[in-house]
Amino acid sequence: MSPDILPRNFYLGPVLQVARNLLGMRLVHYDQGERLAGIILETEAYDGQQDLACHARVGKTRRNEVMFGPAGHAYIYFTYGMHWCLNCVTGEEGYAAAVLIRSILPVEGIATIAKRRSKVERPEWCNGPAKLTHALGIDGQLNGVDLCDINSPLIIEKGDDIPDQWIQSLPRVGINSVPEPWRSKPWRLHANLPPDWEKT
DNA sequence: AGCACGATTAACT
DNA sequence: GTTAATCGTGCTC
Repeated sequence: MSPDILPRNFYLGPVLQVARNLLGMRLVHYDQGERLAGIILETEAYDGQQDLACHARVGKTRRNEVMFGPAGHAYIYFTYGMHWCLNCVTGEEGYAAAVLIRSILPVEGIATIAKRRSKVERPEWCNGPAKLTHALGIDGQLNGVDLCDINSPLIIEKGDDIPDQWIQSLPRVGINSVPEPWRSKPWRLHANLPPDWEKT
């Protein structure tokens, strides 16, 4: 039993609301039997085919088909010839929306994460979408896995609530060629934890 | 078949 | 601030 796994209905709301509620939750990868985990600190919302920054803008393809499926699954894509990025599918089946996980605070499996990210200092271990997937050993083999399944190697558990006061809304990153209004939508959510925030 | 580019990162001037 | 790394994807020919 792992009653802390977020249920599917957590992912059913509007994608921006899910992106907000994911802040403070715990991303967990069971990597060859070891628990690697981090607290989610930054997310971005991508809202369906009309959102010209969303991979679903071109319609359903082999690459993005998971986004068109049921909520609570992982959409993991390959980019720039070398990086993997992790998303959580949201909303009703057939509506292609997802939340990109952009930053986590590592809390479990620190030794393994440190080894994988030894080229950079600790604050930069997991402060980017491709940094955290590399740190946690997440890649395309996990594309489509059910984040709500007790037996899944990749899950998200309930964490601590983060007050609105600690959260900034900012424009999304890396979409400079996308037309307005999509380019400037403040759909990147960043949590600033106080220095004395408890780790576990 | 060929092409331009990407929801990025790390290293370098 | 600038740029190389490195290849799948979607589009054009």
